[in-house]
Parts: sequence; C-alpha cells; structure tokens
Amino acid sequence: MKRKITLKQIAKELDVSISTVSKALRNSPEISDDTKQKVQAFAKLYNYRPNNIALSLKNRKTNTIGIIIPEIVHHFFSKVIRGVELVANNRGYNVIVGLSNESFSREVINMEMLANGSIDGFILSISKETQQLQDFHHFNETMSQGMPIVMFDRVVSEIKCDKVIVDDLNGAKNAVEKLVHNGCKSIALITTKDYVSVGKLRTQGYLEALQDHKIVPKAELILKIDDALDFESHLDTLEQEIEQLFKSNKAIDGVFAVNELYALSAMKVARKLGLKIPDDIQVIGFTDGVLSKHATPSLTTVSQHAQQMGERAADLLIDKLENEIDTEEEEFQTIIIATDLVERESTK
Amino acid sequence: MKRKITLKQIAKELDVSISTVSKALRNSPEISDDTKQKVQAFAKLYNYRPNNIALSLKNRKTNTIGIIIPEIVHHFFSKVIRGVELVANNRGYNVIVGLSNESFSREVINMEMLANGSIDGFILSISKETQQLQDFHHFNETMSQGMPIVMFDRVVSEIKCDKVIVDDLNGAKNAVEKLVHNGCKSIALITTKDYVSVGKLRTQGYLEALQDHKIVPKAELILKIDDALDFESHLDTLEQEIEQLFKSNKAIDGVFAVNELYALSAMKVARKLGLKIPDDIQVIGFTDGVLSKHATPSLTTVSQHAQQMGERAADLLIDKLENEIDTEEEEFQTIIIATDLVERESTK
DNA sequence: GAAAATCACGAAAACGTTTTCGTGTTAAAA
DNA sequence: TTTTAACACGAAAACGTTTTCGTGATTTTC
Repeated sequence: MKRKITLKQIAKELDVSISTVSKALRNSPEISDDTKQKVQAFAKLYNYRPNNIALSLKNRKTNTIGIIIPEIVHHFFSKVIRGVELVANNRGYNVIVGLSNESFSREVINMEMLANGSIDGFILSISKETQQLQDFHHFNETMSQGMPIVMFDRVVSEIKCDKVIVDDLNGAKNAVEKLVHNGCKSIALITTKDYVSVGKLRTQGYLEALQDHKIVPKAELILKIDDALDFESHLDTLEQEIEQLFKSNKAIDGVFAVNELYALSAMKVARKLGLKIPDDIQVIGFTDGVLSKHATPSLTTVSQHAQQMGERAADLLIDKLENEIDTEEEEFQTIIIATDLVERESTK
Repeated sequence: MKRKITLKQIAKELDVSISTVSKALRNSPEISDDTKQKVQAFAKLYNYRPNNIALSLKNRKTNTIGIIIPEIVHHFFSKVIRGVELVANNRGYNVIVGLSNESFSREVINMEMLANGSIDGFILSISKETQQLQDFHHFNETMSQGMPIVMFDRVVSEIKCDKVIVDDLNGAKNAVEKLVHNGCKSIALITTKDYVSVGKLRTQGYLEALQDHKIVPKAELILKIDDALDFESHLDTLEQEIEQLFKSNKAIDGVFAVNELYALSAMKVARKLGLKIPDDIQVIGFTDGVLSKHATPSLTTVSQHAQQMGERAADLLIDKLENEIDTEEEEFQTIIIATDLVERESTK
C-alpha cells in the first residue's frame, strides 16, 4: 500500500526542485525540453495527479458545489440531483449532497458543515420545518460570507438569491382547464395546507382556472391534507378523507391533486366506489414521477422537468462563481420552468 | 460581502500570534484564562469556524466519503444513499455522490476525480458496462494507493475488498417457494441476461427452489430480457415479450420477476389477457420500491433493505478508515443482508 | 572582449490550520 | 540571593500546490 505520490517526492527522485517539477508538468516554457520529458515520463509512470485539497487551499476554490435537499428517496429530488451532476461534472465541478430530512436543525447543521471551505456554493430546496418556522438566518449568514445560494422549487421570497422554480400556478391552471374542456362540471381539489409554498400556488391555479371559466369554487370540493412529515405512512387516513369527499359530493367528475400520491389515492378510492376512470371521473396529478407512468390506468400529470431544473440551477450557480467581476450590485435571477401536461389514460 | 474570518485575522486584531489564537480556541492549558476569554469572545462574535480544507490538508484526512452509483433516479440506490448519509453524518463524515450512469468511462473519471485527495474512501456499486467489460483496473489502482473501497449490491468477486450484498439467491428462492406453497404448478421467471450478477443469482434461486420441490424447470418458462442501458423506454418490447410468454404457456399460474418493472409489466399483460390476480395467476417481484406498494393490486415483493445496506457499508468503511492499526494483513468482510418477503395483494 | 540578453532553474511565499519546541518573564524553592 | 520551576506566549514547520522573483550560466550582440 503505497501512498499517493507528490511533487516533493518526484523532485527528490529526479534531483530537481519542486518548482521545476510543477512547471515541467504544466509545460512551462521556462523548463528545458530535456527536463520536461524526464519529469513527465516519471510522473506518468507513477500516475501522478495533483492533490485536490492542496489545490483548493491554494486557489481558495474547491470546485465543488453543495446541494441540500429535504429527502433523497424521492423521484423529483433525485432527478434534480441528476441534472445538477450533469452540468456540474461537465463544467469541472463535483457535487456534495446533504440531506435535511425535512428538519430545520439538520438543514442548518449540514449547511454549516459544508460552508466552512468544503464547497463554493449551494443549491438547495428548503425543508418543510424551515418553511413553518420561517427562520432563514442560516441562508443570510451563508450569503453574507460570500457564498452564493441558488434555491429551487421550494423557495422563500424573503431571501435575495438566484432561484429556479416551477410555474406551479400556471401548471395547475392548465391542468384544471384541461378538465374543464374535457367536460368536467364539478372538479375537486386535493391539496396541502397552505404553508407549503408550492401547495398554495397550485391551489391558487385551481381557483383561477375555475374563475376564468365562470365556475364558482365550492369550499366543500377542496380537501386540504395536513401532510405531516411523512405522508407515506398515513395512506389510510388519506384514503378515508378522500372517500368522505367523494361520498359527500356525488357530482364530482374531475379531480386535480397537487401530487402523485394524492392522485393515485383518489383513483384507488374512485375505483373502490365503482367509478370508472376516465369515464365517470377524470384525474390529473402534479409531479410526473414513476408512479404516474406505471399506474393503471396511467395518470395524466403536470410534468415539472426536474432534471432541467437541476441543470439550470447548476448553470446559474457556476456562472455566478466564475463571474466575480460584478462584485457589487448583485443581480439575482429567478428562472421559471414551464410545466407540461403529460396526457395519459386518466383523462379523456 | 465579507470573507470568512481566519486565525490570522483574529491574531492581527487582538495583537497576539496565530498559535495563541489556535490554542486559545482549543482550550489549551498553555494559554491564560484572560487571553482565552478574549479570543473566544472575539471568535464567537465573528462566528469563526476552522476551514475544512486547511484541516484536510494538514491532517491528510478529509472526513468525506465518496459514493459512486450507476443511477440516482432509482428507489433502491437513493435509499442506500440515505443509509450512508445517516451513519456518515452521525460519525462526522460528509458524503460526495458521483454518478456513473451505467457507463464505464464515467465511473473511471468520477473515481479519479474524487480519489485525488477529495475523499478518504469509496462506497460503490459498479455500472452495467463495467460488469460487461470486466475491466476492474480502476478499483485495484485506487486500493493500491491506500484508499479503501466498500462495494454493495453489484459486486465483483475478483476484487478483494469489503462488500455488502443482498442475499439474492435465497431471496429469490423464498419467493418461488412461496408461490409453490400457494399452489402454483407452472411458475414463469422473468429475468435479465446473465452478465448482470444479481440477475444471475436470482435466476439460480428460482432454479434451486424448483429443484427442491421436485419440479423440473422448463426453458420455455424462462424469459431473459436484454435490459439494455435503459429499460424504461423499452416498455413496449418488454410487454410484447411477456405477452408472447403467456400466450405460449397458458398453464402459467405464477410469475417471479427479478425486478419491480418486470413484475408490474407481467401484471399488466395478465390483466390484458383477462387473468385475475391473484386468483388465476400470482406474481412476486424483487426489489421493494414505491411501484410495488402503490400498484393495483399491490405487489408482493422481496425487500432488500436498501437503507440498511447503506448503513452497513458506511460503518464498514469508516471502521476501516479509523482502525489503521492493522496495516498489513488486510481482512475483508462480506456482509450478507437477508431479504424479507413483503406479502401484498398479488399473491394469495 | 565586454555588455546585454536569454536560458534554465531554485528559493520562497502563500493558502489556513495544528503542533512542537524554544524563550523570556515571573513565581517558587533552596 | 540564586537556582529552578512554572507560566504564557511566539516562531516555525508541515500538509501539497502554484507562482513570482531572483540568479548563475550560457549565448548573443556590438
């Protein structure tokens, strides 16, 4: 088990100085061809690679970007990561992943851990708990130390930074309009409590679509789920609430759900109540994940282009990192990613 | 935008030496209480945190582990990552994620990128292409430079290192036995080509189970899918092949599939052919992901405990990193994670 | 043949830490 | 009072790079 070879060792072996070795390897004109050849051959033989840590320290630049997400076992977030990885690697950067598990304190700890020199900038989506607590000091602190942040999906307007968001409002609006055009007269909404920023916007899209078509929204058609930290385990409750909704409103012929799981549950309950999809009732969900694609019937969804979000976020961050020219007068962008309606079997 | 504060700056402000500041902050008895208080107060005020990069360079230890996986948009792998993150963070380590996208060259590049000082050790699952090419030089090189590797799930026996694997053989065997006990007389197998190590083992488990019950395996009941790099896009072909299988063998009353997608496709085709699940035909899949849980009918699967795999792998790696006592005579462990059969609606 | 220019290389600083060792000052022991 | 011990701190090296600047030797120029 030999250690990695360093410039110093090469210098010693070849009886030249460290500087000569360094220059020879970088093909500096200062060094004679003889010496260059000798050094380069030796380096190749021993498979020399410069130590990244030393480079980071010297250049005060790690070429690594940190990404903090609430949850990794999640189609949307993992697709975002893939997008970030893709452009980051192409542009010579590494990616460190930190998980907040939807917890405020873990978000803070993870950020502090990475902020001390490990990375050059952050890409993140804030945890539910942080959204509830409305405590954003860690973002401000990080940025005030000159470390740029790009937020995606779950953003907070109070923080001035680059952002990449989904056009939640119009995505929802288009989906509901689709239902209206398909002849739905009584469209239910299954959404989250309002503190979840994206849930709120999607709800708003639903309302606007109805208003545009002169349909008066009815409160009894709107089901707001309290999605406590893990909704996976509350499937029963979820289904019961939906069943209640359907039973109290027999006229429902369309459902818009703000995520896949709600939509799938709605379909399941509908089937249980003997309703045919899409003949008796049509369903559209938000978030185009694996579940939608492989459900039976497959689910029409609003696609968020998660990978593209990751790519844009990474480009935004790296651009900022590499253009330190505009030191003062920071300009922040917000990129809005349009959604697509992916039509499948759950709508006519 | 102030830069992060350093020891040097504190020293200058307080008119002491850098060493004094360092010692004061680490509560060295060499420093008087007066000075300590002064320094610590100042450091707190300016929110001083030691620079990780400098520490890494000094200690020749990054406290970061690298994890290379073929694909992140995948329930199994993201669960493994979560497991790794969990114990890594608990034990004071960061996690860097690299994606090979099932490509040999990207696997090599990613490893080289991280191996030059960025991390202390690897946790990885090899790409399909690497499995095909049988080129493992990068693993050997990495290890010969003193960087430990822990492989999980897709491992290769030629490489001597710690491993965490699923008990694929017995997992498959148990599943098939379950089908036998449930009265299935003609059990089909949907698997991959043999170069995929796990596919091969699961196939073997199927065969052993049949033999144990004196059932003679029939070649026509075994469908080997050539899962080229992305099977998501070959759904049609997949379903056609399965339909062919079912039509040519009307007696089939049980199916064991080596992954979720194959199992789901089998269910879909069966339903299309008018077969009732689980009455006419029972289905079991390998890999307990979201699809299985939310399918209708929900799918009985072999659970691999992905998160636990990640945890064990991380512990294995960190143990090795922190016990450098046994320099020579390396002992390598292989941890076998037992599977569970999660019974749902697709079996009786 | 002397001055100037070119060449080929080395010394040293810097990035931000920690730690070993040395040293001047004060307090305790003889 | 002198010697010794304890105290409080600073200088410097080390981790592995890159880069600026200096310098001796050789070559060119007039």
